[in-house]
Amino acid sequence: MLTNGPRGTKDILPDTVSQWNYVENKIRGLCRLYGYKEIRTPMFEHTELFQRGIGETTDVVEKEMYSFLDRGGRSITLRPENTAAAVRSYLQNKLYADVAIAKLFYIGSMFRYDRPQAGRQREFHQFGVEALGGDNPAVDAEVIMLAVQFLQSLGLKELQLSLNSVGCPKCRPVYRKKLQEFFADKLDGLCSDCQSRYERNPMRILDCKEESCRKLSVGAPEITDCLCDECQEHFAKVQKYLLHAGIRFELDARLVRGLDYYTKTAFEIQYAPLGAQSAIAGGGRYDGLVEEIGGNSTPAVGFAAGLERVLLALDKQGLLPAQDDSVDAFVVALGDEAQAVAFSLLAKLRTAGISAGMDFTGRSMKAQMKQANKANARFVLILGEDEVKESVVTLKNMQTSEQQKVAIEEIINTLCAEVKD
RNA sequence: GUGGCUGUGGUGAAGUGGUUAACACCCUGGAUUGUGGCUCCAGCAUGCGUGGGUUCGACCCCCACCAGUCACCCCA
Repeated sequence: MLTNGPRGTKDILPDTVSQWNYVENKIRGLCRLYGYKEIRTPMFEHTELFQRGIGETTDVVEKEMYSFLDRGGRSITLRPENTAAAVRSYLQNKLYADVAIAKLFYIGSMFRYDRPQAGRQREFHQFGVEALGGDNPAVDAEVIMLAVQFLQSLGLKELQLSLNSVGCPKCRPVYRKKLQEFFADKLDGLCSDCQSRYERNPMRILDCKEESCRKLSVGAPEITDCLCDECQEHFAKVQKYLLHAGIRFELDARLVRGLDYYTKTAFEIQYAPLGAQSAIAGGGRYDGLVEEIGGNSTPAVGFAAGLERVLLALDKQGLLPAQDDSVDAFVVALGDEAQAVAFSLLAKLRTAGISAGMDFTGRSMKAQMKQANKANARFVLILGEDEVKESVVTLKNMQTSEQQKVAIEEIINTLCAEVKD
């Protein structure tokens, strides 16, 4: 149907835009505090960037990308996330030349061909942060703190921060092998999904919700027991920094991020009341990504938060600010002559910084008054034939219903004074 | 991609195989032809997601599709 937007998309209507602005303003303020600079990358990139960056075998790349050939025969993909694109931009624009650690943030639409449900859309919005060029665990901690403070500053409670380390190219293969050994004799009992995971990504078996798989995975080796010295030390320091900062977290050895590029630190923030789509933010370290995309080996950390989910959570908690949609003044005019005078008055009001409106449909005075009331006008300026003759305006205070006549050349000053207090 | 539930006007919704599709809100107009918020009155779906089918006849039955929703999956 012509009058239906594509599946999984949502219009953000005037009455909710203020909520988005509220959240986005919080984001910009917070990022300024932390020294992260906004970056805006294109909504689409070469398909290959995501294939290489996110990983060929991930669900996102395998079945969720909006890809198409453009008229020049290039394969283009609507960005399903922004990390790979931020890294591409970092390399293309040589942002590494400016500072030791490039600290970037973004807000924007992402696209994933998924089945829509509560908190999941095909076009959705993320706020994310990337710190490129720092291998210090303090950077991990800073990024996590930013994510936590973002949600807390909006007033959200009942947040749960889960933390894990997924190792690095040195220790992950060791762990992988151990896991496969552990599950080798249990394969028959695993669900079909997990049987294929056994070869491709055995760590995901730990994540399975199937009762039988959960039972079988009890006692499985944990990644944190297999970390190499470097990863171990890094992980310990991240925890230490968080503890020092008073950030509460839970270690979750089963936390596995969905995208291939993660190394070492992985974290996720959940807001349980959201139900099935309770992950509000997630991220971690991705030391291999920059090199994968063609740059020099560069350590990096980041996270992304789903703004629809943040809004959903805020709404659930009644934390969304009411929008102020009042107008300072509404001009009511009766008759053609008055209309003309009213219109020029309207212009003067606005020039003076007084928000003002009037009716353009030639309705009765009663109707115009109703309209003024609905528009939440603080004052109504009435211009009828009498007023025009006398060069005055009837000024009515809608709160108190008091009204007085004011000379037309005085009206701006009078209103300015009134509106200020 | 899989499964459950749902789909009536701008909104929330009632409804029965058979003439005019309740009710409420919103909106519009009116109640001494220059005054809002309260009250009263009136108007506001030739159509019941779309397309087929069953039937003498379907909004109510069947099928498909589309959409919404919840869950799986995955993730933000």
